[in-house]
Amino acid sequence: MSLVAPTREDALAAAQSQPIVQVGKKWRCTDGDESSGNSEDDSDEDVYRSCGRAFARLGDPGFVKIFQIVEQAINMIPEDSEDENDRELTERETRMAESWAVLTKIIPGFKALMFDPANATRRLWRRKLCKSINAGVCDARSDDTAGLKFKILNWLLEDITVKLLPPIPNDEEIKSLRGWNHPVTARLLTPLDYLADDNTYASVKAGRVKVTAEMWPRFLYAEGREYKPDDEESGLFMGHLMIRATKHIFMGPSSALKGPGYCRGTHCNARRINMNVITPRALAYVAVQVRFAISDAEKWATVDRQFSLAKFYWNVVAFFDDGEGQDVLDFYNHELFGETRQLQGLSDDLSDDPDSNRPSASERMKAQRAQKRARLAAPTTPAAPTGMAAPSTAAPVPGMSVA
DNA sequence: TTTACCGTACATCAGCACAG
DNA sequence: CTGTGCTGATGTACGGTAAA
Repeated sequence: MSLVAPTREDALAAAQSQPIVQVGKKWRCTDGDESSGNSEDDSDEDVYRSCGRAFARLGDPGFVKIFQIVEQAINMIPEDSEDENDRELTERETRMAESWAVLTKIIPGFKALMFDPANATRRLWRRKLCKSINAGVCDARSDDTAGLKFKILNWLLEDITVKLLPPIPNDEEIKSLRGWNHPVTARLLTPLDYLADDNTYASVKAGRVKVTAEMWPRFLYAEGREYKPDDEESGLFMGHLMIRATKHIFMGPSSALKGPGYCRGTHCNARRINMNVITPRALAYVAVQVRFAISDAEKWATVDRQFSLAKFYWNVVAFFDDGEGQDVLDFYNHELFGETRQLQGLSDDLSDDPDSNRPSASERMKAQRAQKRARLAAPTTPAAPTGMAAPSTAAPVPGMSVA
């Protein structure tokens, strides 16, 4: 393992030819020697911790432990097997297999290392290594949570010149003014098919109304979008909070309110993790971060009241299964990377063929998509969705950019 | 022991002044 | 006008600490 020059050009050039990860302020080039496992364990831990940071944003923010992902991969997918889909995987196993695919892309040589027969019995060693990755996952998630915690208050309203009423102080540590306790955040949390009024908020707080991850919250949708039972898809993921938070996390906090492609400096997260296109999991990560940030939950937890962040995450990921939602990804790619982005990196479709047990949100969406296709296939084309900036299937919607 | 949070160190860039 | 160097701003990684 050797150091390479830390300049942007060198790093990017190196990235074209060989795997490279940034460890702290240093750039490390992994040349395969790491698999020998005979050198500095501490620096290896740093490498894995750093990779864990990338994995939080691209793979899984900690809903499944790395060790489980690795053990499943080792136990279920023989290294030399061409056919990895011999037996049907459960939904959970499928997601873990996808996570494994992301992990092996982020950490060059990781797959070979794990499948090396010499390491087959080193379970404790694997556990330690996975712990390092896990630590990185927690670091990144925690950093993003902390970063969004106050910044997001400035973007709650689509029009940032309008004052938030009642105000939430920018230095208010306690989040009790958010969530269902504030009309603006409560409205953003309210499922689209629920009336966003005080009555609903009170009912949710009292537990009379359950808001679960099967319901798409309003913040996912473009402002002003109204509920249509037969079309929950148009305008989905076009919410201003989603767009701003995605930019905040991947292009840096100063990019949140800027136009497409803006990135101050060269060391934004997207570049650090070599991300050139948005992925469904990256978008799902943003969604759970936003959900947590506007809730009144003080500590990161996978469940807030009846709302499971984990389930929400996987529902968002499932939305993009089978290559669906490409128009949404195109839109975000344009917002993040502008016109000059390069199509490379971790953009590969990591979703396997999903089978039966889809969450209900996804099932609804699929049914609606089928209906929509049927309508489009009909001889007379119906009118386009009214008003809202529902992206067409043809092209991104540059005009959707927030000011 | 694990996790979340916070403060600090470090890398990088943009803007500016200045010399040639 | 162009190149160079300095400085402040920005953003992330990481170590330390407290709490669960």
